Amino acid sequence: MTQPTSPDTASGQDALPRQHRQYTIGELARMFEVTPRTIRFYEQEGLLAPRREGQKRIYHEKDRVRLKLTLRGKRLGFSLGEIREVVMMYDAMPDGNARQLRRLLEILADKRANLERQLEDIRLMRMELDDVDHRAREVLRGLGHEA
Amino acid sequence: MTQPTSPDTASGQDALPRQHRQYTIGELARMFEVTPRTIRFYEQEGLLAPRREGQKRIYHEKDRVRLKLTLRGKRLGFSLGEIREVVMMYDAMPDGNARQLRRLLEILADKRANLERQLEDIRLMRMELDDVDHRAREVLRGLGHEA
DNA sequence: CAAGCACTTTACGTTAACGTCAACCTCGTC
DNA sequence: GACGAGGTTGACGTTAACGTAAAGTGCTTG
Repeated sequence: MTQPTSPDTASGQDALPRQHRQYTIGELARMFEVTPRTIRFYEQEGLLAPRREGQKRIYHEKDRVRLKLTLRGKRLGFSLGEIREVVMMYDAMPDGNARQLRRLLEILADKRANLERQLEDIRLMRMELDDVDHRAREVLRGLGHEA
Repeated sequence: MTQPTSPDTASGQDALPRQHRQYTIGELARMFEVTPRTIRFYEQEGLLAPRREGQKRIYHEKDRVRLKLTLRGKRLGFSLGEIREVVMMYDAMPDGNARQLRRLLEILADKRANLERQLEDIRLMRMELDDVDHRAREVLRGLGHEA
């Protein structure tokens, strides 16, 4: 029974301080319903940087959050490259120079514009779906009455 | 000056009844800022079925709308296959049997669920962006005051 | 009539984002 | 000490969604 542990509630068996909770790659994978391969790939792409214990990768809260953000970005159609842009600049922020920061702000504005367009797209798409739905139901009603 | 013609307002030079307006592949391409190759590809994938005049493809309103819906679907992260599912079933609706119609309703519900999750994702993503934005601005302010 | 432009088909190339082995370590445990 | 359940690194395969180049058709314009 390899059922996915909710990525937000899960904290092991005993109530750990959650800040110090550690995860193996398999645990994370189950939590988010992705494969370990995917997680390793994200690391290779510079989106994650787990610590090592010997060979094994050890993930902490920060890594979990990053993965969560990454997957959310993906669901919204961002490429891993785009996601990395934001995530990495975010980390480099504290000691970032002004040029980098302004560049970050640009990127953010860009993403936001993207989101706004998606909102509108969703609105329109919903209407289309409603429309098709209505028609389909009517045709179904028609079928019911005949023959 | 190959500037994109707005895909919604454009109706040629003289006010055509718009319902009978015809388009070449290049016109459509410019309207939606895609390449002809893309449009041909969509046809090959069963998303468009323009009439032919000799060799050349002739597109009408219906085709334009389909393309519009297709691109919107894409911006929302749907695959061409998913888009085709809905679009083709929509066309097959009038004489569709009950089983097909119920299947269509399922698919629609599915897509809608997808959209709802995206809405939530957008909400969350917005907050993240706002957060990063704030921090970046603060760091910038800091830089301004020193040195 | 040659040139240019927009269109056509065919076919191979490319990129992103993983999947899928294979071959290997390293535990706890029976 | 064999074994199974996890983990590891290559390395090659795959799919979607086009890009790109080659070679040809058809109009109309200098």
